Amino acid sequence: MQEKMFTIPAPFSLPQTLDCGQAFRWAPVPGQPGAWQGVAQGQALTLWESQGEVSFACTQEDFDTLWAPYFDLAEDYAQKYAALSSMSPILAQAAAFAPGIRILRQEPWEALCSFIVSQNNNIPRIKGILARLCEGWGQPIPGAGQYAFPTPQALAGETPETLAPLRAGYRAKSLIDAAQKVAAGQVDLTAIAQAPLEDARQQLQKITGVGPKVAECALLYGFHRTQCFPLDVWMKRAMQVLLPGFSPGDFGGNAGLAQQLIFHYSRMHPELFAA
DNA sequence: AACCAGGGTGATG
DNA sequence: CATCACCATGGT
Repeated sequence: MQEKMFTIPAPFSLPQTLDCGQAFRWAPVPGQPGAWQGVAQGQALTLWESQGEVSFACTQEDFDTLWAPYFDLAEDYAQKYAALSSMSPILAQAAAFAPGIRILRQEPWEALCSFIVSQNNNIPRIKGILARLCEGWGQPIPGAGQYAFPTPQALAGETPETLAPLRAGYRAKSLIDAAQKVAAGQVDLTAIAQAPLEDARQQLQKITGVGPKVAECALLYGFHRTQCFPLDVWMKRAMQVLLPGFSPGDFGGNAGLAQQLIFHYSRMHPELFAA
């Protein structure tokens, strides 16, 4: 593993991007301020930022083929932020509060499972369940002491009883249903990636425990459908209070980023919604 | 100890 | 179509 240094175009912030609620398998490295570690695409990665630069502990090839796409580095986020900020003062405020969020290109299957687990759940516990899922059912990553996200095939034969150690509650049966339907090709993630958005939503919602919100999250974070705009309890409240009169369609291809900015801003300012 | 959590489902008005 | 109890677990 060769350590390389790459300069990432602003705006880009690791804590904002990795801990804003879009991904659940990244954590700060204890005792190393600015450093984060996690697993995606079957690979473990440590990266850190200092003095406006982000460094990746990986080879040039892995950076080019895996991590640059994952962090959506080809996209011009300065332009997206500017476009959203011009739409409303509140949106400009949310953008200024977290100017370094990027929408990660996560794997479809992992994103689907992650947001199945997220239903009626809180983020600390979501992270714990997913960590146990990977440790118990994922492939170990050589030399990293970490585990890849388990494949659909690895979960398709499980039962709620055998998944009990996850402590996922009633969501376990949804994970199993997703694994079985994906493994059998009844839900075709490759086809969904190419399908018209409305068809893609419908396909995903064939899975037990996948409704409009979970499907929207999977499509935004796992399929990079950037016009998706997941509406959870926080977002519904935030739209009412902060952006009355706006609808998701108003944001076009920047809807996903807009949603993440508003979500994060609202979570960090709960006093805005006091009774 | 209660209340709540990045909801979905199935059963009723 | 709108509402509502219920779901399993544990964080705060």
